[in-house]
Amino acid sequence: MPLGKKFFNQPTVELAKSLLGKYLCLGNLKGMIVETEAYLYRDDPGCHASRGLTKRNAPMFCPAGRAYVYFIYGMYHCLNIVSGKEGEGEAVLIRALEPVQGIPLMQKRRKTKRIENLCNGPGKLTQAFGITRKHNNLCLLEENFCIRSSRKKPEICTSRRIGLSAGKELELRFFIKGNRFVSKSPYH
DNA sequence: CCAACGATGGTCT
DNA sequence: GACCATCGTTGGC
Repeated sequence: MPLGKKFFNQPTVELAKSLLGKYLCLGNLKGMIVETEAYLYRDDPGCHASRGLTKRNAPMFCPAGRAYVYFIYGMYHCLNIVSGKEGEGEAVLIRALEPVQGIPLMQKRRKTKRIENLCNGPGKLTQAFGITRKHNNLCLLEENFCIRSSRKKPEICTSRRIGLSAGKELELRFFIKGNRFVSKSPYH
């Protein structure tokens, strides 16, 4: 069973932590979420919604549980899960997954056999899963595109977020301690 | 190992 | 015209 509305309606930072250890499922592909970042509507200049509604960030202002997919650096996509109250503009960036199911397809798309290099970054996991603009604004409550629960209770580490110029001092990145599929970074 | 850099195009001012 | 929630390659040690 996909996780439902109640799960996504947690406050954004709690949701970002709760997502760790859960599964992202798209068609036959499955990965365990091992790294996330929270983007908040108050006092967070790093958040795409911080300067108000635009064409790009419109999905962020929708009810929690949607996908917000944006195109970055001319070649990559990033997957977020919209969170917070409708109209606020908060989201959780999915930064890394541990591949679980559908690994051959991920290897083909990523052009590498190395499991650790399939989903250990926001641009890599969207490539491995074939996530593009087409998935923008889709609800994550469907059988073929959803979050599924697990029994895991991971130990969570916190750090600054990666790759920002504004809001870089905020400690809003969360990852599973010691997991080898977390993206490479100076804080790992 | 690692730091530096270029690719590449959509979005916003 | 500047910026960008990235990544793979290159060339140093």
